[in-house]
Amino acid sequence: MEMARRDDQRVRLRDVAARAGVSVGSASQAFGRPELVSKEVRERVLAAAEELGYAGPDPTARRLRTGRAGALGLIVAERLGYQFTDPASPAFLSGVARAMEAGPMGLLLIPDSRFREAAADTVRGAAVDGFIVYSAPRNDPRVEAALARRLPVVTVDQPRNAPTPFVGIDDRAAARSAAEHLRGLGHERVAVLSFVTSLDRDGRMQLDLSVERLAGYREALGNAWDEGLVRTCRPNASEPARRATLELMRDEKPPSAIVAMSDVLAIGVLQATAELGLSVPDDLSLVGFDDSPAASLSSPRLTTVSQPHEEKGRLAAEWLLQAIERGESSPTRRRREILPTELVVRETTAPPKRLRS
Amino acid sequence: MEMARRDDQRVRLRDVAARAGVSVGSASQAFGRPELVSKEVRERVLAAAEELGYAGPDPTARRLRTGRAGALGLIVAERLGYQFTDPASPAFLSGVARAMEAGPMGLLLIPDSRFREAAADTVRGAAVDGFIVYSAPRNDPRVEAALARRLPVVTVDQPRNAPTPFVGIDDRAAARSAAEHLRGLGHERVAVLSFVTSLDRDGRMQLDLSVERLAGYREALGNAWDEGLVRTCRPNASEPARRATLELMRDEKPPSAIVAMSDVLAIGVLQATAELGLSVPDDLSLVGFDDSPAASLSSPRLTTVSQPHEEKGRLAAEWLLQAIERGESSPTRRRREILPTELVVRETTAPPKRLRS
DNA sequence: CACCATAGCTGAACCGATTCACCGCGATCA
DNA sequence: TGATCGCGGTGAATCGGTTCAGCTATGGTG
Repeated sequence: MEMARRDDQRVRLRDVAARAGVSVGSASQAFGRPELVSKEVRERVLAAAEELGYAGPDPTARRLRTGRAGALGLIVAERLGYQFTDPASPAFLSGVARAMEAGPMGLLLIPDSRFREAAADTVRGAAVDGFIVYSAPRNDPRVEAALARRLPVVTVDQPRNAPTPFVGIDDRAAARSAAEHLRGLGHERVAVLSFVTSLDRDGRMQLDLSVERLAGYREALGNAWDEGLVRTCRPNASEPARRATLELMRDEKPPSAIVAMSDVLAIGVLQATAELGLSVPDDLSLVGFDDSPAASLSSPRLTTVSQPHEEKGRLAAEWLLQAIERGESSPTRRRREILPTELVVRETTAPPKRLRS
Repeated sequence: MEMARRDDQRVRLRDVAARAGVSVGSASQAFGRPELVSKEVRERVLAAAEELGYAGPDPTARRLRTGRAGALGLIVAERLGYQFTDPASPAFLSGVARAMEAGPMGLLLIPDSRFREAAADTVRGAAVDGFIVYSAPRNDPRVEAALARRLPVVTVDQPRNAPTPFVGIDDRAAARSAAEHLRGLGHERVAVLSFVTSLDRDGRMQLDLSVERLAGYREALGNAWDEGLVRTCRPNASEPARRATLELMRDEKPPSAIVAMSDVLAIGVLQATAELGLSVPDDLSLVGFDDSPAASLSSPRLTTVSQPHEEKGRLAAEWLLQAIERGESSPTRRRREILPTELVVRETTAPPKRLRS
């Protein structure tokens, strides 16, 4: 017997309508606006759907007609594979999700890719009503693609010069507060663990965030600033920080304190000091950045700069949702919100040895 | 002068075609299959698009016609707000992302919601080519909704009885290995920190995973098992575990060891012991579950059961992608893959005091 | 020079819904 | 009883593309 290989013919609304003996129009109403049809028709339609195994109107078709995609696009910084190594992202995501709980919207993650143009294609082809750009480098083609879509866009953290509403923190001031704390304790040789701050062809920095924080550290450190004590860690993970610290501390004139651009990096520092048998904060003071969960779990507990990751997400999503609601066709209003940060002093900072009797 | 308030009329392909002086057909080809049109037409079309500010074919329309949504739906266990408190999720997500890097697909996150039916609606309305169900409770309406869509579905971890391909671990055996380790060290009073294992109306457990692990602990503990030493922590976070531990250790006959269903819970135990001035593992042994990054960062470093979160994600996404590729219209093949786990012994386990001289 | 293959373009059908102008009909009212 | 009202239902237009059968030059071949 020959297999009936035919394509199983997906059930469409018109099939359901036929079976129920009503027009497609009525069938559509039965699903989408039940109050517009009589109870009897509604039941007949639903019954017919049941019998035919019809799971409801096709989302794609519905969307074409109604003009709403029912999803937000989230352009995240790194390739997704690495994205969630930094605990800041989950917190941010939480905030976004919280703002979206109200309606039945989905969240479309758009990670970076090895092939940046391919990632930009994903953006061009994404069925969404708007984008959140989360901490993307200045020249990310995905951002351009998102802008070109003429949909509402909200930028978070980076790039700072995006022609869209913006949510972020004052990275420079936040970094300054970290370094000032160390200066205040009397440290005069302070090393810096930085993210990448690569240059594009025009010689401009691509990662505003790193640049800003670096500037903040420098401003606060004043004459304690030493270019030779700056180390770039790549990627943002504990291992590179560990290695950098090992190197720094084996120098003949090691720093008495380290400021790190993330808690993840700071954890790496702690690993290194443990290996070297150094005591924190007795032999070395340390300030992180982010106040991630790990910061209060480490021992000693990390002194760090706390920033409102979740609030960022909540605000960005809220703005975007509003813009969509209002039917804005492109990024228009240029709202800007700089959220507060706070230095959280825990157990990894103390005056340098020589100042203690 | 009256404002030209008209709706700014989005540019459509036909406008571009008109401007370029070609048919819509050709214009479409110029974007989608450039090799089919002459170089000249292609350039004219692209130029016209540029002038009109046309960002490319509307994704929704394209999809309706082509029948591919270009996205995977990921049904995640908790409300997104809480999802990422457990580091297992990021790792899983990494795996999914890695498998998806090949093509230009998006990942649509479908979190749970306060209102379960609303969440199910999101599933019904999601423009995706298939679903990954990640650790959902047995009676989650979102899962039913996903199944009803007649799209390929792959289940991870839970529900174990889903009529779809399945990726998971042997939770029972994994739990057993943790408890056996403690038994082997000589512990005879072992407390258990569990997830929720609520019952539905029929009295069946909803969370296979917790049930399985619980069973595994019990099997291995044998006569060291004491129902009175089982504590349910809700949610899966360090705080409930901390409280439970405080309570357990203040009992007149405290346990000499604790097994926890997650590292997050285990961290809570460490916090409690620190407060109480107890030493781990001298006063109390502890085994976690997951081998999350925190496990090797805590001090003392956590003994725990390691499981391949990332591999789970990779495999699930790979299978799903294949099914979509093959154009399967519903969950058919019943592949099942049980991935290996491993007990990682670090610093939180030792023989109980009385056995040491 | 007749014939045919080929490249490149056109136009219409189609994807699967939603929406809305219009209509029939029984109930209500003066 | 004739005019009016409104409920409930119909069917066609529409959303914005993709695809493909068929047509038209164009160039090559014997």
